[in-house]
Amino acid sequence: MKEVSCKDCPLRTLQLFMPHADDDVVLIQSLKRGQVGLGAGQDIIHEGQTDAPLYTLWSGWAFRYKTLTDGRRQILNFLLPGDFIGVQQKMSDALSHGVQALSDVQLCVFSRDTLWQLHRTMPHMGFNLTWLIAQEQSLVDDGLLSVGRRSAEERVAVLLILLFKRAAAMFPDAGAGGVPFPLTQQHVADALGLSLVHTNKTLRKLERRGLHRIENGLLFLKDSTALARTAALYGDGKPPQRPLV
Amino acid sequence: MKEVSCKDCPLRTLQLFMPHADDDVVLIQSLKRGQVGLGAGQDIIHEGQTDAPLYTLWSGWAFRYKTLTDGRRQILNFLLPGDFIGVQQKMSDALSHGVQALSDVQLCVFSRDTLWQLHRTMPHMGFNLTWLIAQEQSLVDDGLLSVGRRSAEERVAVLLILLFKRAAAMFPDAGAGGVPFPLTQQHVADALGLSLVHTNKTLRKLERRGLHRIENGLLFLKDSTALARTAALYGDGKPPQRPLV
DNA sequence: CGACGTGTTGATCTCTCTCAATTAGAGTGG
DNA sequence: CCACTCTAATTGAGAGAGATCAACACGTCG
Repeated sequence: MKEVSCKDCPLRTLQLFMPHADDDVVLIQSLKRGQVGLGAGQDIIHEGQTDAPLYTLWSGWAFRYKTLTDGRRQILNFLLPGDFIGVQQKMSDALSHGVQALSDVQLCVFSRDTLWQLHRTMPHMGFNLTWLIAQEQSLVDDGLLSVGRRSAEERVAVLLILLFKRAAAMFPDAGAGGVPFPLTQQHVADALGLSLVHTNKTLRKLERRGLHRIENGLLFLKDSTALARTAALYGDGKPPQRPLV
Repeated sequence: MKEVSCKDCPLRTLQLFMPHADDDVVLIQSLKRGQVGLGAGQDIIHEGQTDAPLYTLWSGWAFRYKTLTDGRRQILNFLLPGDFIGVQQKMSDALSHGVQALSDVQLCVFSRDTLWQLHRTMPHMGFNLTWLIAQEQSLVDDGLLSVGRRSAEERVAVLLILLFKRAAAMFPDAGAGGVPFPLTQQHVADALGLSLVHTNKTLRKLERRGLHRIENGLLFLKDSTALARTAALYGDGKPPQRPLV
């Protein structure tokens, strides 16, 4: 994958992201140190790593997770293009969670003090950063609500709806109503706090009921109103336009 | 409760908080709009509220929560003195969670654009703010790990240890090894994603086993090593020194 | 071809929930 | 001072959602 200049970053064309002043883009570009690619399943940052750089995800999917010593794993949230990786780590000594590539990914690498430079030289960018972190926290909040208080069926429905919306915003040109869905059932289980077997049974139940279909790594919501009904949703789930870096 | 000037804020004397330059304190003071007190159980911010000001908690306990339409409630995390209330709301249109006073509380009220002023005029304060939000997220991450992957016994043990540590840092002069513990079992249940009844039974089991004791609103860890063993803890759980506002 | 990862399904087990009832303390009004 | 009410804690019994165990199907890949 050849280097892409921030000015020409294809992400900027998406409706999802706020437009930027040219100055901002130049600054971001100046802080960028390079670009790396990783394969699906590889760790971008290990749990407890102390010296990780700052990344942004610019293509592919990833997820943040924690594992207990006996191997039980909880996925905290999923990351899509435009998301930061490793902000939390810059803030304290060690990162208390790992980040793993879900699909093949491309990452932009930033220098260690990028966060501080951003705050110092362009306060509104620092402000955006705060916004982004708050936004990510809101996703984790939702996850906690699901895992703590929703039934298995509701959890699965909520996850499908949420990921569909995020993916649809990221791939507006997705044809025939299907969006990329690179998760295995193990990922779903680990995100929802369920066992693999029960996740499978729940997924099949919803599918047999005609609510959705997953095929060839694509997710189709066949009856999104029925899905929303079984989801016991919270708000309207519509995400506001967000800043990109 | 009479007004307290930021310069004389008793929180600043705590080991827990980083020392501040005088300039910073003056700025904070200039942004402060007043002070209010609320009784235990009252909502500081309602779910979905759009016009809430920004608060900091300066005495007492509070918690962030979400409820589903049918009344199921999930507590996201607990707030102690020094914590922000309502940052997430400033960032998007509506706050997707509520904040409720757990004990009687005193709050400092800040103007709407405080966050931006902080970023604009004192970048390092904005940076601190980012740090604080990232820190709070880390707490929610831990909660999600607990609720998703730990047994009831483990969850209770983890919560007791965590709250004990936070409270102990806040009340370093607590006598005889007990720290304030204003939670009812309903709060514990809602934080851990358990039913009230099962929370009670688990709590009693640990107590009968001699791991802890809760009495008159005070929490004692009688055997913290055994407690840590049953907790399936993640890291050492030691929090770094943090910025105050 | 065999090994492996992923998905699928059935049978059992168990942790946690729900329902129900009791106790204790704090407050309130007569 | 005493009934009355309310909230929080407690305990037992039965029910159920989800976990665990075990097999098998299917595709990919060396």
